[in-house]
Amino acid sequence: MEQGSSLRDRLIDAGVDLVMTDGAASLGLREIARRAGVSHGAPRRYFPTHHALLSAIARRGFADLTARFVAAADGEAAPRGQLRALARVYVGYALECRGMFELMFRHDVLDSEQHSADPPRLRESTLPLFEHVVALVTRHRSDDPGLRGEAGPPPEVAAAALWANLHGLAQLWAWGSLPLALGAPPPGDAPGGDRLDALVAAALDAHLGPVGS
Amino acid sequence: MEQGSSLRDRLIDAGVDLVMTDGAASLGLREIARRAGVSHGAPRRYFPTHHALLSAIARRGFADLTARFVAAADGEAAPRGQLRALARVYVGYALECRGMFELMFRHDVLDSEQHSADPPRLRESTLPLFEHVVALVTRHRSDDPGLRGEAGPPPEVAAAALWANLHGLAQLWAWGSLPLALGAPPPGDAPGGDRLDALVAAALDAHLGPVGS
DNA sequence: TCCGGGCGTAGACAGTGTCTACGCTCGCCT
DNA sequence: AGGCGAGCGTAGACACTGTCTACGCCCGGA
Repeated sequence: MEQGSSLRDRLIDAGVDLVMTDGAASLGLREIARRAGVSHGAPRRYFPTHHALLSAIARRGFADLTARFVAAADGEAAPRGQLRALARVYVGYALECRGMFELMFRHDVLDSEQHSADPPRLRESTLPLFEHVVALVTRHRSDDPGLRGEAGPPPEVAAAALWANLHGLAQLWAWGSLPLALGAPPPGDAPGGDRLDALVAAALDAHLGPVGS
Repeated sequence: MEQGSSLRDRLIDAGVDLVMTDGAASLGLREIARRAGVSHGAPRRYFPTHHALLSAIARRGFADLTARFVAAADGEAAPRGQLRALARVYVGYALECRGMFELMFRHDVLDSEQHSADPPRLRESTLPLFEHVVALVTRHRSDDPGLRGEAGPPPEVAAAALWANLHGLAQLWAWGSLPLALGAPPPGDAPGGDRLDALVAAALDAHLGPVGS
């Protein structure tokens, strides 16, 4: 079994459990140590500061997110289908793992890594994902060359704009202002998803062209 | 002069100054009280809890943002120009007032208002702005009826998707992953703005149709 | 004049993150 | 075999935080 896991991993596990159930605000250093069954000074052996532990937990979140991406992408063949699956995974993750998503994009956690030399830095965790989106967008364009008379922005810009659109969708929906603006139930309640699906579809159509494929 | 301002306003002023200069992480209750020149128990007369004071500060941020909107909109006549000005104000505000922007969309600050009856609730501060965007999008469509063969999503969905795009752009750019992905200098350094302008233009073109007007 | 209520002060309390000193327990070397 | 040293976790101290409570002060009305 995973008995031989070091305390370092057990601390991250405890933090992941905490942030999934009780939100990002409950990630106190002492509370994580309690959940892991050790004293409050123990984490210091493996993480020089509280924010370093939070960074490690956030990295687990990014790893989980990319794992969901590859799991959702292998069913789809066309680049547009892959992008749609990616979009659904992204906003679905933000809604399902709300606390983790909030933690992953917190500036103070990021700033703690300002002077940390050893990779991977937290900010760069999103880089391979972005390059994947760029590749999918270029493939999508080359598959359907007569998309429009306009050439449109270069593919990296289009991919970045699409990614930002999904991110904003996830954030504003989880925050509650988008459900409120569209007259949908708040994100805690389940069945407002059709409105969200409409938003995701609108974002995909806007950045990839209407569903001509 | 504003000499007769009550302590309540002075506390909010001190908090705004703090969050503008030192970021959202420095908004301790005692620190705000120190800056206002009172003891740490004084804020309790006007704000039942720390988060209530943070909510009031965030509301000032929303008020400032909408003021910038109306200041930037009166120069433009066409709805597309107004939307472009609005977009630039939004991402410009997020970059210029990074700490305030972070505070305005924090979930724990929001949750403190969960059981607060008196309006305006913090989440609803973005509602009039959103309705304005909906009106501009519908006006833009009616001004240029032959935009595309497709009807596209209903205007409220299109407006929501555009708003989310701008929000995600602002957030990911300020967080640093978008500048890193596009090979631009980090958001603290000044002259990476042309890349950001390209992203904003791409978002506007995607949701409003290419610049045919 | 006296009184009462709004307003701010000051201290206590539990809890936090960080730092330091102290044991325990292995494995390695002589 | 015996001792030793390094790794690992414990426990306490320190400054600091947010909340709560009791206490003064000052000013306006009866």
